[in-house]
Amino acid sequence: MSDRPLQEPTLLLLTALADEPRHGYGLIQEIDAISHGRVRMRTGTLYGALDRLLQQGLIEVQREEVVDGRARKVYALASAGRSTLAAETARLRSVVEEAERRLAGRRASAARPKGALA
Amino acid sequence: MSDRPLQEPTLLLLTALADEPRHGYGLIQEIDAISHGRVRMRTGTLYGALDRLLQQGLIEVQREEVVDGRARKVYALASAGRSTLAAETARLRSVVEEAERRLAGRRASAARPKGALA
DNA sequence: CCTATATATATCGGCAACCGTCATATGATG
DNA sequence: CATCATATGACGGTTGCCGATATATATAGG
Repeated sequence: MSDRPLQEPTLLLLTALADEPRHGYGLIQEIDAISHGRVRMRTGTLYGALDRLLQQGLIEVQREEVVDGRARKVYALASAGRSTLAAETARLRSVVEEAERRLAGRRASAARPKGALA
Repeated sequence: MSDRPLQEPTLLLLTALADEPRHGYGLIQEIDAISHGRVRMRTGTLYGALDRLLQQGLIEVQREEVVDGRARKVYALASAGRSTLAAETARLRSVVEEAERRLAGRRASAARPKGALA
């Protein structure tokens, strides 16, 4: 039950499952597409993350099938995964926007310390 | 020289330095403000990350000062840190937007696999 | 026939980042 | 004198990520 923020590979996994269920290898390809080729997820990361996410109840095995003699497990985003993804997305968005504001030179939302100096 | 994506605490650190230089303890407070109280950065995370970021040349020690008998080191965002933050921000923004699109039910940008099925 | 490539799942060991805790020190407040 | 806020720092444990490796089938090429 770690409340720790999702790391990027995990975030991409949930995102890749957000539109439709996919199997492991398909997730690798989808993440490649989402990230415009910048993230090539390794199987070591993938199956470790899938196990973890299954255990946390964020995803579930929708079905198992055999296509062209090759076995597949098809994973789907569970409702807990959907709300977690939504929450993480909102949180990340606010961090990203704050960073952009500061990079643009504008001082924003974050309160300045009370005993502030010159 | 790790090309690995920044994790959130690190991203928050750079963001907190993006408007003006700050000392360690001030960074903890600023991150608390940026995250609306949701992230209480621990000193163990802070000083480890500061050492790492210094070594990577993303931040630098601007000056050391003594205020009310307490020693401070004031850290500033280096230019490499500024461009790294900009790049990470842009990348994260695109992931966040893709996740939002999918959560909203619209299929988007990511290409569907060539040999796609029904 | 053999080999390489694409598809597909899975395990193992190592590393780096993060976190909780403890230690240290000063100044202000009660 | 104790406690809290300020302030820096070290240490050890946990965990997520990654590279490498193993297994297996289908297809294409030499």
